[in-house]
Amino acid sequence: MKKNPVGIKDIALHAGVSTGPVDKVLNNRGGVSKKTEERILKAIEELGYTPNILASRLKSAKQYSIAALLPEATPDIPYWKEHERGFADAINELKPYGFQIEVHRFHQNDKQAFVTQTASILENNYDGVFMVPIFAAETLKFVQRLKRAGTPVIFFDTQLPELPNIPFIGQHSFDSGFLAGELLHKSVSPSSTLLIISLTQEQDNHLHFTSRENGFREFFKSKQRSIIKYESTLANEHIETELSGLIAASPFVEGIFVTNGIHRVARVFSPQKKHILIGYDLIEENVKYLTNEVIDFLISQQPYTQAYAGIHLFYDLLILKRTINKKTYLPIDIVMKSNLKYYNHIGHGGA
Amino acid sequence: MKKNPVGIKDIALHAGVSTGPVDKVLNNRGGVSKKTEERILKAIEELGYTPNILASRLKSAKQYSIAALLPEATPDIPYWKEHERGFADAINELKPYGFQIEVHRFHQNDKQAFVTQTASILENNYDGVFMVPIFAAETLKFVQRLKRAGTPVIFFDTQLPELPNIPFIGQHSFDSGFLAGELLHKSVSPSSTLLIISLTQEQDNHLHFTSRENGFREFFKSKQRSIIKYESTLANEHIETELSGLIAASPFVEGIFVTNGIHRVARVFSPQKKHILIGYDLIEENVKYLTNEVIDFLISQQPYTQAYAGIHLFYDLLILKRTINKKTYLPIDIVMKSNLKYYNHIGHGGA
DNA sequence: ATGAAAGCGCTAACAG
DNA sequence: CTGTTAGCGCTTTCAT
Repeated sequence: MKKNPVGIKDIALHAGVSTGPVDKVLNNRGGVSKKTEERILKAIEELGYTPNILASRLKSAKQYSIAALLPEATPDIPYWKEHERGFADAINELKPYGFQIEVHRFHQNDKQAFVTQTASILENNYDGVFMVPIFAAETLKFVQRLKRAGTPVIFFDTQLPELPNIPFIGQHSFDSGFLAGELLHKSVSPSSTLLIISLTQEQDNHLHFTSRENGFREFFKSKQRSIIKYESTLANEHIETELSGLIAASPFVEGIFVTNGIHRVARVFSPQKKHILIGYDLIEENVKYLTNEVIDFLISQQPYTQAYAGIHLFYDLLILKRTINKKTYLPIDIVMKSNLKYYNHIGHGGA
Repeated sequence: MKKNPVGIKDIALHAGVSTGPVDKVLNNRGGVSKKTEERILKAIEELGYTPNILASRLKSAKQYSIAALLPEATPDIPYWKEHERGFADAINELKPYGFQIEVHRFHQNDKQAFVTQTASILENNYDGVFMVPIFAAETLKFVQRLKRAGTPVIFFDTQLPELPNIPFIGQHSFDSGFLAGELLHKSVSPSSTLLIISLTQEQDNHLHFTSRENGFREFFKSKQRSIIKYESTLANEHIETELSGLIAASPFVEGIFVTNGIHRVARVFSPQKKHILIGYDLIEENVKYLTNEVIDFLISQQPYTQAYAGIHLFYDLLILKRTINKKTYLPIDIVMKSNLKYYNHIGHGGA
């Protein structure tokens, strides 16, 4: 009682050839005449062959090395630290299949560093590239070269409108903003005012924040609400003063949606909390304010899961030879003080 | 460049024996003299052997069959349908490792059927049992017999206080109630009253519901709130009348926490919605009311993930020979109309 | 372009 | 009780 009754030998027999050419056909290695290739293909079809990946890997012991390209984690942006654990866990889980990952980092503001890293990746001929497409033009060029080399690419965290057909894994920003809208709507009194705050820094990913805000506004399209928007690229002291003034002048504001950098907002509101605050990401400082009850809700972009699931996508692609779905949107989880422990520093799902 | 440099042959060589006894020692098959066993163990230690599960499976092609024991899905309790997909997906993903699952169902109220199923499972000598321990005494007996037979058991969905050492996968009921408390607290005005509703049926799992309620109440321990509790085991017409009366008499109630069967409550409130409703499970009827905006929040017990992660636990246990963690509590996700699509009929996490 | 054959690391049957 | 050995299904080298 064999597990997989029809093997490479069976189809070789059926096609009247030996296993050599069959393997070549199965793996597109070339060097097989048209005629025999056809016969082999037909035999595969007729006998319903499914490869045994165990045997395949046992013999070949090939290592799949994939390159990850993402921003450096800085004190400002510790968010990018979280992916590392997702990579490690996935690699470890897939250990028998010989995955390796090499992480290439660049400073989020440093276009040149990004280019340097892409060049280095190109040189090393990886089996796959898993990247955050921060710089549009440079990414375009990079992806083009990778395509020529036949190297598959998956984007994560951030999408690139210019390249809509590259598979993506991450959060649906618009939907997350819409959800924040619903949540805030339910948390404040009906006639109160809402405040949107966007504190962006130099090279921040504006597409994300804009989508979030658009989603948020979309939710209120059919509702009665006053909405104030405050945005700034300035340093903390300025913001503190301005925000304090704004709040003093806006007594009806009950809820605040922060599309980015909520810890800087929380700092201002920390002394006396009177508003419902919702923002993004389970970075340490945010978590502190969530625990303090200064922040009420956090939406996680699930960096761990992005990384973990990304590697699994490469498994699907490279080992199982599946074509992968274009877009993988992770669930938009609402994290509060009470369920924080289930999300913080923990991979998602039990698997 | 071999993947795993030290193999069974190396340690055989090192121990001055052949691979036969080594294999026996590695798999506790017995029939090895104390002396050689020691030498082998020492060699394993010294060389740092890690087994190659690919080669192992390639040769043995052993099928692992695990029995699932859970209630029947009925029109009343469609919840139990969801697990099936989780089983299927996990089995499929683990295909190379030869997992099979046989699902045994019993009616939630039918203790005799439960016993019959346990007997049938005992006869068939499965490699593992994945069960919902609904009937305490009968489960106790069953688990005892399984232990004698050396068959590992994992509980899911429901824990059994009498058997605290059996691994468990599911939701932390108390915490979920606590979370519901925080959510409701944030959604209603400070001085409003809260209503807890518990509509239990004959053989429902009261432990669950009690824990949820306890968690909910715990949240309000240090808060100022009036709380009303309504419970009933009666049929719908009675409930409708009683609830309507109760609500009419309680104008300060703004939030309602339903520990079980929220669709029956939603039905009553459907004509005119004035309260914030929070309850459990993404079953079809609940989802309908969530979409309608009659229900505001649903907490999912993640039946899909329970099943999926459960099978993976057996993989850890049987294939990787890991000892598994005692308790696996799934994240407590808050589902609203806006993020429903990320949870409904979809497994959790991207993996 | 094709066939034959030697293993990958482990299991299990069998001989000693 | 221990050693030998024939494969599991596939990849890959080497002749042909």
